[in-house]
Amino acid sequence: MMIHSPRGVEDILPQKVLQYQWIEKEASSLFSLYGYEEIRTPIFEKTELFHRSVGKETDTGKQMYTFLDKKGRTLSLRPEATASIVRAYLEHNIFTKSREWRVWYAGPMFRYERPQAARLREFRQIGIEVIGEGSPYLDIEVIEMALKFFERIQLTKLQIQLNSIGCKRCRPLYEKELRNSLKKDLKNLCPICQRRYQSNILRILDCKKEGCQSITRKLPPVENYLCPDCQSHFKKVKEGLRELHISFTLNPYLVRGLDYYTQTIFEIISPHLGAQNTFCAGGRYNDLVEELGGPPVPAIGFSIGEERLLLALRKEKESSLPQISPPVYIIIIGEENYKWGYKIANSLRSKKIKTKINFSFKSLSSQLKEANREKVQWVVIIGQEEVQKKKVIFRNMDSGKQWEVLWKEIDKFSKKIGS
RNA sequence: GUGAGCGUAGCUCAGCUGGUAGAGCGCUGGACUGUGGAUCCAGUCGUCGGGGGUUCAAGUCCCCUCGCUCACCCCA
Repeated sequence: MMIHSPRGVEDILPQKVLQYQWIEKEASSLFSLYGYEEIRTPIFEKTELFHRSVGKETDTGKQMYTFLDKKGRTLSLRPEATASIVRAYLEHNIFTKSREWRVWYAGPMFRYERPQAARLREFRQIGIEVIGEGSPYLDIEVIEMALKFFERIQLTKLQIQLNSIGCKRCRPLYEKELRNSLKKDLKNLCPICQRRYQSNILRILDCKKEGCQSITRKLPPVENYLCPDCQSHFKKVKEGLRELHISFTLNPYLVRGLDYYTQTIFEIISPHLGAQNTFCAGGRYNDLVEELGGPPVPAIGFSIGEERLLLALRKEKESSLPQISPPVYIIIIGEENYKWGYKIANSLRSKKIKTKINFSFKSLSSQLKEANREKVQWVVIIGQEEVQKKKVIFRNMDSGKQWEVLWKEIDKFSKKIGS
């Protein structure tokens, strides 16, 4: 029986590797313009770290790949990067060296979930975190930077959903209000929401079921319950975005899944993605650093699902994604001439021209067929006659035109190929 | 974790109410022995996802299992 890759994980074949490299490179160059440096944290951490950050009872907490190492330590593959980055921030005492820390990352994350469209067990995220600054103007800059990134890679169809879920002072008041208002309608909510009423009451707000929505739409929005600080923070964020002509949708029912969020939260969604339409999400987490044993400093971040982003990009404009460029293809007729092919290949490579030799020594016809199948543009033909006359044939596969080129003039001719 | 749909050739799929597998594309070769893509000809193509059961007979019916896909839950 053939061994298959495990469920929910997949190979990224060369054509797609190129696409991942491209978006990561674009992210790197843009984020560095905003003062972010790259950080690389471990793929696994002590399970406890995620329990304390993501929340033990959230599904993300339950969906971790957790295992024991040989010494019996409980470790988990990271389900997201924020916890690791805060851990690193504290472990290296960054707060004693600088007031604000800006980092970006890209890499694989793992969650044990049932795979579906745009959702895998191993998936990649690109993200940023800023620790140490609580200004609403930073929130604006962070959102603006995310949009600039999507603009750079030419993703145009997207929508920003924005909300504020308050802080540890005002959110409990709102949750209490929800609990009171929903009490009488509890039996009319779907079974899942009845469970949420106990576990995570905010999540009832973004239930997709009609029945639940007709009840929740009558509830007062969070905004009414924000404390003065959170209210003024949110107001500045909204005004700042408008000043930058960034259009966003205020969504009072937007709630994030991870426990640690406070104040500003946002999601960016794409119409191309089906049920899993959020490809970028983030927000403030002003209490997390302190909860993980550090000083009470605010923070903000977002992350982008690379698979989802690429999926949306492919739907939108496949042609704007980078393609593998075909090599110049060297066909040698007759095994005895192989060393001349080798010599010519290396002289092209020294000019930075990608070159591949066909070592099959099959008939010219079948080697041309192979070249055609690989969609190459230029073929070099070397046979007995060429070796004797110290020349080669360059054949353009699109036009069918051929040039006889002397060996000493190959460098000159190679400029034609480069263009 | 829940639900639905689907697993037949390398790929896309056909195979009616059971009678021991087919098409197109691809691939290889030839027509064209040093010139690819078009056309024609020939050839290659299968443990019918796996296991068990019913039956004289199972790709087809039943059960189990694995996998894929989508949705729910949740999330990037």
